[in-house]
Amino acid sequence: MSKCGRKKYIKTNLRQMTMETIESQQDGSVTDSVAESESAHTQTQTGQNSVPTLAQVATIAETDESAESEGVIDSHKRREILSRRPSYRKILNELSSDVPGVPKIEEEKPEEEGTPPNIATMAVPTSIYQTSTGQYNEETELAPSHMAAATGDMPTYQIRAPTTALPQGVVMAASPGSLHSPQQLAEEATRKRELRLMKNREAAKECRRRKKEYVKCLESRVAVLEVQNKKLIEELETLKDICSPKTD
DNA sequence: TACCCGTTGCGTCAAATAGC
DNA sequence: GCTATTTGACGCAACGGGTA
Repeated sequence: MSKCGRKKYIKTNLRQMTMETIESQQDGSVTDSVAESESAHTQTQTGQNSVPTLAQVATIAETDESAESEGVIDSHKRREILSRRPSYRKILNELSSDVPGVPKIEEEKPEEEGTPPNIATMAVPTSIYQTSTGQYNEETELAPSHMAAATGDMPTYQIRAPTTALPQGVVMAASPGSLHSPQQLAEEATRKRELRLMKNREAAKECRRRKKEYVKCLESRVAVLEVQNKKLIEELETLKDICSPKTD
């Protein structure tokens, strides 16, 4: 695996591993799933977006191995097993409803709503830069939310949409009825493509931001749980000492 | 100093999902 | 059913740290 591929592999599986952990926690079962999931994830690198169960993973792994050896990929079969994972926002919000103290990822709000009075805008300046395709992007502005995680003091961030819906140079497309020549049609297609690329560019940025926030949230939750775990262990030791007096 | 390696972020495509 | 949105995957560039 290339270094780039390995990095992506790790990133890709982070959420999947976390989801399995969350699921197992919600089931009330304590699983030592790290080794299992690691091996499972290694085998589920099929490029599909999924949260398969371990049993499914095993099936997939078998399928993949046999498929590789035979050179046949039964994509339909795999798609029956694999389904797309819910979005980061959804996962985090579900997590927050189950676990108090886990901040929700804020929904994107229209500009006119403005900044809530008790939210100080973070010093992330709005900047416009030109992309490789010659288009202009406007950096989003982040503002830390006051609803920090109750347990981890981790700030959440609200995303604010750029002040302009369309960047400079992007002209709204004319109605199809007003187009005449093939050249105009081509221009229209180009405009549509550029608009689509621009939207997707922004969406990708937003998606990455949510992903980072999601990872941060998980990390803070890990820290909190580690502290809780440590405290419980200490408490257990104390109780042990009390209940079993020394015999010397 | 040049080179290598790992990390990070970006733009884009494609596919899945959400929403109407 | 169609369109918009979301996100995994890929390739690329930039950057920093380590090393010969």
